[in-house]
Amino acid sequence: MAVNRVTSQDVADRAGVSRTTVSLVLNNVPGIQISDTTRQRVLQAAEELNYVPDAAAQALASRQSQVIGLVLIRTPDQIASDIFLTQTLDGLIKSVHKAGMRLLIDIIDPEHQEETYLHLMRAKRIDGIILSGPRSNDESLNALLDVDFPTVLLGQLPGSQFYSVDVDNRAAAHNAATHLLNLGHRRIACITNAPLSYTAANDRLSGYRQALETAGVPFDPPLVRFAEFDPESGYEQMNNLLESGSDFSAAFVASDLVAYGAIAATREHGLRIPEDMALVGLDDLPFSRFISPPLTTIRLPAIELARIATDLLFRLLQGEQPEQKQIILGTELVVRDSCGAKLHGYAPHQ
Amino acid sequence: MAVNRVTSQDVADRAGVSRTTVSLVLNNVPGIQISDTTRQRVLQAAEELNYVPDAAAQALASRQSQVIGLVLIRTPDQIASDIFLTQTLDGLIKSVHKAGMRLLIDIIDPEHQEETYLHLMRAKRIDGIILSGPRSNDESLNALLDVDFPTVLLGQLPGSQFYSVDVDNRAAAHNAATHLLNLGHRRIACITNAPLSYTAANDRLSGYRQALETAGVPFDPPLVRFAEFDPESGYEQMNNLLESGSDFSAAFVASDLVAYGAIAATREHGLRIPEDMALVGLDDLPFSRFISPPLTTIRLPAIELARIATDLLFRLLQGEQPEQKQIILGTELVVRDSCGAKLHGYAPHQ
DNA sequence: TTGTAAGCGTTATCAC
DNA sequence: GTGATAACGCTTACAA
Repeated sequence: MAVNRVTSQDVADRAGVSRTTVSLVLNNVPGIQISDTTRQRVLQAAEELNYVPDAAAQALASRQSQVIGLVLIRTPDQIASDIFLTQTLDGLIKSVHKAGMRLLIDIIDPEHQEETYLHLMRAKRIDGIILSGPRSNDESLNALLDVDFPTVLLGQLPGSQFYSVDVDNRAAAHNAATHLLNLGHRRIACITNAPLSYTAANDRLSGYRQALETAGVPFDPPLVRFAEFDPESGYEQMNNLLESGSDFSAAFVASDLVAYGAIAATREHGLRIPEDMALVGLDDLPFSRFISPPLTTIRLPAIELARIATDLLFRLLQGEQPEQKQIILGTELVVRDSCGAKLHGYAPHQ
Repeated sequence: MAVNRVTSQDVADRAGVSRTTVSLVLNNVPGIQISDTTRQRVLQAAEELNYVPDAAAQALASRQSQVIGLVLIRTPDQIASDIFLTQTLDGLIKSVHKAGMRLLIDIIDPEHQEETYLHLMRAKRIDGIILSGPRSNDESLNALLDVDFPTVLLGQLPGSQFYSVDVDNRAAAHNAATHLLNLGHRRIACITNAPLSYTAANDRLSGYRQALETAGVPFDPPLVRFAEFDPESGYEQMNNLLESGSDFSAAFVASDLVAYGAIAATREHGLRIPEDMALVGLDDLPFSRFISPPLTTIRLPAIELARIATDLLFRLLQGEQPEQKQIILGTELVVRDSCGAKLHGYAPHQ
């Protein structure tokens, strides 16, 4: 592999200066005076030689890898259909690039190898970490806190000292349920997005309960089912619900993906949405307005979430210590056709 | 940040040996003789100190970063709803981990900064690259070839010397169209997944044409429309088709995602699928069996694709030069309800 | 304003 | 079998 091994020495030689000067110029070190002519000479030499500093050498000397780690804690099955991830990724990479950094991505199974991200840190492979889907039973997390490693959680860990960015799950669910209540529904089923050990799932369920309470509608446990992220589980739980003999006229499904499955189940039971049952989801995935019927749901600001998380991380990397440790983003009800509110045609520009 | 800065020297001290020995033991250097007792001592010392080698130092000295780059060439809009990506990611990370390596991910806009991945290579930040969505007008690619940088394309670049792994797009489309032809359809519209400058789109269109030809059905250009990856474009193109006055009883939509939009358009025109129009997609996204109607489509082996690509890359990294440069994976027709072939109920285990 | 020289924490090449 | 010692290519005091 005949790589053109251009080093800073080569640049220095060509520009007729020392390596130091090259480094100073190229890194644009502030508070240093370099004559404009040498600066130009160096820049030009680097340009001509197509010089790119060796990342490893740079990292070793500067103690900064210029890489941030995105660690996703999920089971493999969850990944494959996780669109929320692609949206996050999009936002993340843009911000990271803007800061001249790179993104290392890692997926770790919650069951095993929780240590993985500590390894990344200890090897100094990453300067900071964005952790998505943190679990409270993850002991390794403390190690991050102990050494004060720049960390931002995507999601929440109630009571922890971590910086975190999340969506207001409780309000989102409250909003969804309230929409159904406002339409006159009183028997409203709920299918969670995940088991309650996930804070997001728990919060969504309690948002739903709160909404019922506020409206003076009694909470009826048999009307609640627990899905597990994917449409399949939504399909099963809705079937289960329909076959349980419980009586309900609407359902709040705490994840669009799960809702897709639930809708399929409903259809198979010969029920029409929204005529026979109103349904509202949560996420507003890019396809949710194309399915049948176009899904009324709660929009989560995925890209903004990612942007804010990276911005926060960069501040940490620069040594700042922002006051606010937890950032909670608002959500928004998107009314489409699955509750019967808006039956007249599909709105492509919504 | 009080990081426990454990170096190999510390391990050496504790084990009462030299750094060299530590390196030899920890890296399990083959063909070297080390007494079992010292080996144990070193291992134990490392364990006790929680020693993790510094990635930068290791990379600098060994000239290997142990990181492979996944570079996605797409526009930002394409990313957000790209489920195929999540599936790929899943497969990729598993393989990469198995090899004890890491994954650096990068998205680059085809319009700009095509040089980005060269930068990664020149900075020696990555040992090899998996390039998804290569474009033939990308000059930078040659630089990879020139220096013989370990590269595997996810997708194809006809006539190039790159190693590549792809799905048999032509056969997939041929298969889809043939299914419709077998059901008796003769006027079959086609909405591509993307503009024809994308080889995949081009291949899919020509698979469709071929199928028609084989069946003795004339190819009718007005029946073809070009979408751009997302449901939105599918919606528009199907509208366009329906309003063009062209006569057709079936449609082959070369991407499930695009098909979702096309179905929405059809629905709005008061047409039922499959009763009024048969439709077959291509991709078999995880939701395609939950939408209404469950979509007949062609399954693409996303995870296997990723697995094979990484395996191939690892062979390149080890200096092998596999004979076969282009690997093409087969696809499979998945019959569901959108062509009317199987109207009796939904099959969750399909 | 620029150059000298000492790290950074490994791996790799030799001797012993 | 094991240990000095020299790279690896850069940053950064400290001098000049």
